[in-house]
Amino acid sequence: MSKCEQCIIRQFNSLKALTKEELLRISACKTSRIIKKGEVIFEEGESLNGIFCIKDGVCKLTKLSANGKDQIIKLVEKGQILGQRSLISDERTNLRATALNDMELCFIPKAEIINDLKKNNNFTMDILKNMADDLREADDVIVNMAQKSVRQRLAEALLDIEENFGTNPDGTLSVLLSREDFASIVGTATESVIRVLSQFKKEGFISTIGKYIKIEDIDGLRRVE
Amino acid sequence: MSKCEQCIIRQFNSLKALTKEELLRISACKTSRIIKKGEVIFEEGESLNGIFCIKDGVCKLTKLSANGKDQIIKLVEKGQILGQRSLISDERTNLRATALNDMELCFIPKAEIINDLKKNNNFTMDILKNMADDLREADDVIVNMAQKSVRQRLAEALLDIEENFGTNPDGTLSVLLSREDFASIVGTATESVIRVLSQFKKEGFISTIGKYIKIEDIDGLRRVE
DNA sequence: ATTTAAATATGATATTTATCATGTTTTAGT
DNA sequence: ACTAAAACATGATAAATATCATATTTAAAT
Repeated sequence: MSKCEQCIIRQFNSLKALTKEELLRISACKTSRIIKKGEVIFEEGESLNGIFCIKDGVCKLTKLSANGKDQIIKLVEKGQILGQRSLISDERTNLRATALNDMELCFIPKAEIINDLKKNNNFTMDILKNMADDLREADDVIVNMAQKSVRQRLAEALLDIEENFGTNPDGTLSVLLSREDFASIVGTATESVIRVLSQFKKEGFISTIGKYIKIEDIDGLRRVE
Repeated sequence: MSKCEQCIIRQFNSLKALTKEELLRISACKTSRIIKKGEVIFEEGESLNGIFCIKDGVCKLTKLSANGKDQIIKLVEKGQILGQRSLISDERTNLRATALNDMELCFIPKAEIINDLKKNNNFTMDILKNMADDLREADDVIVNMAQKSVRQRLAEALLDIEENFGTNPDGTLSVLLSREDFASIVGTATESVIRVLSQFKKEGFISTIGKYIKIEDIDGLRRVE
């Protein structure tokens, strides 16, 4: 089992604020998990009792709507932490996490890290800062959902994914999503996504290589009305 | 000027976690403001440099969309705190706050309270808990915006307002919102709100007394599809 | 390699919602 | 009390999006 104090991943999340002693303690009790693409990491309504540090891979956080459709709230990748809210209150998660590709996760039990939250102010402040950022992002999503067209939302989703998750060597978006996933991000029907993507292709904004999408005209996508 | 340590309002927010000494210090440097209905408390993009404790009244937090329309992200009432995020990072607010009725606010400069955030863990944890709750609520709003019809969203908005802000003695919703405000909560055109409210009236879900709305059939509204 | 299932694609149509036009009512200011 | 402005209301129509039907392509499993 690898050691937290030597793990480079923690530099990308709040665990960087922990001291060497704290890391050693956590390292001793953490467990590692391999998750295959498509597998569920945790279900909506589950008690997490700890946090997951994503060592590798990307997952989607979804919430089931009353109409039976999943809504993707956020994509989370390598370096980030899942389940921070379980540290703060005893409530259950309000989201389901599903792997979008093969993943490697470390699980740190709540009991081991909750004291750090109470004693290490740097750690707490970093968690707080992350939550504040998440909240700001959520506000933006609400406005977009409420005020923008499907076409605009899909254009922005493509731009966001390129910006936040990068591209493969051939320029295609490195996170592979199905049309249904896109529909679940944008909040529309799968057919609508397919139609708009076809339009974007005709308009020269994107191209496709197999299932992969490549952005060909960033400014064009940005100007989509 | 009234004293924080004697103010009952703080029991409803994170300031309840402060010690007597901390409260005395804050009391000495806080300033009080009266805001008239319709006035802006702070603008999107402003540096707050402190937090507002709402002593009386209700305000709306809005974000301007690219299409020029305001989106109401949240309604905030007596007892709650505005601008918590300004304590955490130096970034500017992403929202505008506008009074929905006459308000009384206390402003506490960031410089005075930032140390409490670093030293008083109860205070920090309470802020953290509030943010976690806000985030959970934001997730719900995203799903509703993405997956539900205008009719459903408006029904839920009415139910939420009754639940969170209560009613006047005659049973009407105590927070008075214009049709435009409702449109800005639901994310639709003002005319659509007017039409749906008329339908709700015909269906016996609501009645109106002047500009005030009274919910007549909670279960009916809950069942709206 | 072949079969089967899943994902993608497209057309036809229905439904929802926005927009524009116009009229009425309410509110605010003098 | 009177006038102007704002808010509310409703109809007609256009635009956006969902739904249903049905191919076609791609991926997965034996």
